[in-house]
Amino acid sequence: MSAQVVPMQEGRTGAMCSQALPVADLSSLFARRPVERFAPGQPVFWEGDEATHIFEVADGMLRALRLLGDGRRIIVGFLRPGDLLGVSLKERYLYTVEAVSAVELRRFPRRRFEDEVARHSHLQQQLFSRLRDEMTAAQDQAVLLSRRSAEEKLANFFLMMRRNENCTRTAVVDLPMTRLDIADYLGMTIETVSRTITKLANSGVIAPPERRSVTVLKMETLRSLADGDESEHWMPSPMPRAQYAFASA
Amino acid sequence: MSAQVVPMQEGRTGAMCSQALPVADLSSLFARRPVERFAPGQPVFWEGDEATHIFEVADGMLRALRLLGDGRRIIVGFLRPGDLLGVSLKERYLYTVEAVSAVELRRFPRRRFEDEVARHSHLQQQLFSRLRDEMTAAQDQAVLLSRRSAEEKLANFFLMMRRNENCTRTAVVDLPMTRLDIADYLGMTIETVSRTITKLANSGVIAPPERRSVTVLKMETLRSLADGDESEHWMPSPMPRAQYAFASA
DNA sequence: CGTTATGTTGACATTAATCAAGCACGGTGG
DNA sequence: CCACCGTGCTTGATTAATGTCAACATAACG
Repeated sequence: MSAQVVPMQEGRTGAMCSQALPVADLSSLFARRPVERFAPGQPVFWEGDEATHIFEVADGMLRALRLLGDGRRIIVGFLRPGDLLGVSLKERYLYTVEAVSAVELRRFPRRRFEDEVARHSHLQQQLFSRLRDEMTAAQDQAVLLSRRSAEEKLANFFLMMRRNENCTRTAVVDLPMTRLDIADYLGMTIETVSRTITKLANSGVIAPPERRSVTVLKMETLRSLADGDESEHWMPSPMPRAQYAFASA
Repeated sequence: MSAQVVPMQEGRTGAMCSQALPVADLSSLFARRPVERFAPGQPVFWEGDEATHIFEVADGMLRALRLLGDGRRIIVGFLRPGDLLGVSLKERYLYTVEAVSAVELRRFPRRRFEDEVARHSHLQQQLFSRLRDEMTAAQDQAVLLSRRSAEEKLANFFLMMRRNENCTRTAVVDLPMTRLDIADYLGMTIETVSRTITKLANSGVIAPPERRSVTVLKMETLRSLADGDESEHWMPSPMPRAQYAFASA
């Protein structure tokens, strides 16, 4: 996910500042903004567009993608409610964003956003946190892409999508995106995606393929297929941290 | 590169603050710190270690990597002089960092670093910029990894390494890292890396393979092999930007 | 109810991984 | 100075995986 998986951190309108509003967190900046609706497939902005606004996803799912010269499409992330779009604060958007499902967004002018953030140090903290998470997500995608087998990639993808489910730790993983989206995210073809899903179904790890979701039957098997996974399991870090002295000075 | 390609922005000790030093930019925080030397292969810190320090690379090259459960190694970036290590400001380092060549670093305590940055808004700006660049780099790697052929990956890798050369726009690209490092960065095997280099040499795009560098003979051919490339060429963005109205509200 | 999107499946081609030697450079010690 | 050894790199033969091309099935849409 190029998306920040950070959930909403809703409301909590705490301190109140002068002419500024009661901006408790980044989300509250968007709270009063009108909702804009986007139909599936509809673009929100394009890579290279002047970055005039920051968006917050209120509902639905979007894809962030980059197009290569020869027409290939690379999906660099999926965005979910609570995520911010265009947060990287460059002059131009880094990628194109399109609605996957029906989407509701709120937008905020980038300049004002920057001003607000500069004014309030707690917002700055939150923005750092977002950027940091977005960065981690981008790196996680890189790790995912360098996994060898199609099976491994898909197993990881399912776990990833499940993790984002709003707390619901059910076995049913929502997949609002098409197979082509999945393929372009994992760096493979639709055929291989399809075949691999069938294979996982045949081996009983998941239920027979549905169009827009996957039901995991053997979670542990799926986890072991996802295999050499690392992230998120690392809460304690019981590293040896031994003799390897830091070098001279 | 998980590295920020941002060059040094050296010295420039401008304004002077009270008990704080004349902190003109992030780099100047490190200026008075002693240099620490690391031999090739030596680790600086491990993924999961408590992030006690931020480092600035003064000289040499390092690799940032993550290890998967089954022992596979994924290099998420190479770091060069001027880059910062551990800038993501999490409680724990996100990846292991090891010296590739002989390296000189300066370290700065993370807490103090955060304090300094929080105190000076221009430092904050710079830190945002760094994070942003690091994020872009992580995304670029994802794009690189999802490229189909080995040839395409390597062509891009060479161009990438060349871009980082300190202004020297020569045809000789420095490669301080081993083939294994390259393989683990591009998500392929050493054999394929080796074979592909040989192939590029046979077709006259590069000179016969040297151990620690590549001489590009036909830059334009290399560029076309790198193909669907996007980033860095996009200065103007002459997008049509037409009828696609943003949706209702 | 036909038409288009999307998804599945099959046969085949191509690429890169794997297994296995062999080569070349750099360092060490005789 | 040279023989020796180890590491890193190259090359070859073979295999396994995924991409490609093509047909078909199914769901979605007007």
